[in-house]
Amino acid sequence: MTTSTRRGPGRPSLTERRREDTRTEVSGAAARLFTERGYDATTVEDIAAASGMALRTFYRYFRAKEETIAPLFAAGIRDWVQRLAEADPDLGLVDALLAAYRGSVRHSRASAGIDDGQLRALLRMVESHGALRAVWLNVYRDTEDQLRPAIAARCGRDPDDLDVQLAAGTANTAVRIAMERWAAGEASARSADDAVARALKSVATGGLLAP
Amino acid sequence: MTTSTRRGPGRPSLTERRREDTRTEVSGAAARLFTERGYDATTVEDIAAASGMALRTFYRYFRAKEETIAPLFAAGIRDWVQRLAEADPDLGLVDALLAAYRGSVRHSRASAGIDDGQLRALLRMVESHGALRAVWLNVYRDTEDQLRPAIAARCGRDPDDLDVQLAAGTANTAVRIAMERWAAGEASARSADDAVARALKSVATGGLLAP
DNA sequence: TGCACATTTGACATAGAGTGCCAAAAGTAG
DNA sequence: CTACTTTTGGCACTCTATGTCAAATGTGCA
Repeated sequence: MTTSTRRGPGRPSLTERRREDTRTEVSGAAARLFTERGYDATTVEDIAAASGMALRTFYRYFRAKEETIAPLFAAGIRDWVQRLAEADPDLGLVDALLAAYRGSVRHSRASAGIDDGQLRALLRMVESHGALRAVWLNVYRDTEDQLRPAIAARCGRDPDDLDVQLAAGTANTAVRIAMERWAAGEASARSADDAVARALKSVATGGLLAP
Repeated sequence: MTTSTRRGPGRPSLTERRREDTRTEVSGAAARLFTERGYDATTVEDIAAASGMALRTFYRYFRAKEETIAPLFAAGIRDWVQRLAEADPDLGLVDALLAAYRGSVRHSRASAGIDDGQLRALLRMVESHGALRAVWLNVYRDTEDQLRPAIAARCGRDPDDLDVQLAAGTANTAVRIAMERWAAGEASARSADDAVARALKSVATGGLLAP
């Protein structure tokens, strides 16, 4: 099955990239339908039709209706984690987290084909729809596990170390909360970066929990 | 509809308490079935039958199949939050969180009719079943919001303050991670208290994130 | 006790979610 | 063009979840 196209070592194969593209397209279509006519009023058949595929095929790309929006939520975050791994090793953990985040936001969200306005609209739906909220939380829970190896490497610790896990959890939570506040706030709010930066700095000192 | 029975000001009415009891019973039956024959192999009809009620009645107590286990997860946590509100105001935030947690664990889990072994078994199922994991995360996300007023009052801040929200989020995350580690670890692990205490103390100083 | 009332429960019908199965279609290698 | 693999679509089916309405149950009051 190996194509003659040259591909880097970690680079995904052609078919895998096609698959990702399809997922991204379906995500966009689903998000549009959800925000236009509501989550419940949108059936999986609608999404499949809007994506030009049969119902059965839809379920070969997504396990469930809610999961269509997961790639939209995950887009920026995945990139964040990857950039953290590649960040300057001399940087402190918080600075590295922050630098990685700043670098990722613009680049990655654009490539996922979703703008800030749409993301906000989606995040506001999340509040009221249990299934969507679950996806949102799940994406962050997954991120937590992905952050661990990166943090462990940077601090010279084991990924299973409690402190590593907690650092991943708290940094992750800070970002999530910043995003939730950004989504809930008025349109006047600046890009999410600022909120994330403030939140990360706060948890780094223990914030209100500090002795 | 008011009964002649005297009831305290905040005390729930008789029918409300009956309702809670029923929910607890159904939760227990569901948890038993899930761990015995697996989550997917258990239909809602099975749960309803085991609880001695019709299918339609089940859905008047729980919105969805997964939610049957939410009360089991929430039992200890709710009590934790309440005890925090009642804790000695002179205590530091972390100490108060800790004291409240210690006080709640034994008392509350017993009243929910679930022991540590069952809770562990359930938590291990959570790893592999998206729907259950969603419930687990949701319970903690709810806790986050419930913690906020209590923390705000203790620190003399607004519940919408970013630092309050972050403190709630990080403390909450610490507890969740401690519980997850406790569930994943060997049976030899001591009660969850120790794990929670260590985790809370770590995040209070910023842990690995500390500058 | 018995009657009028509200609330709870159960049975039925139905739409939508999600999956197994197999055949048609499309892409690939030779 | 042919043989082969992968992807897609159609069909049937189970289960989840909800609206509707009637029967059962409980409650207040005479």
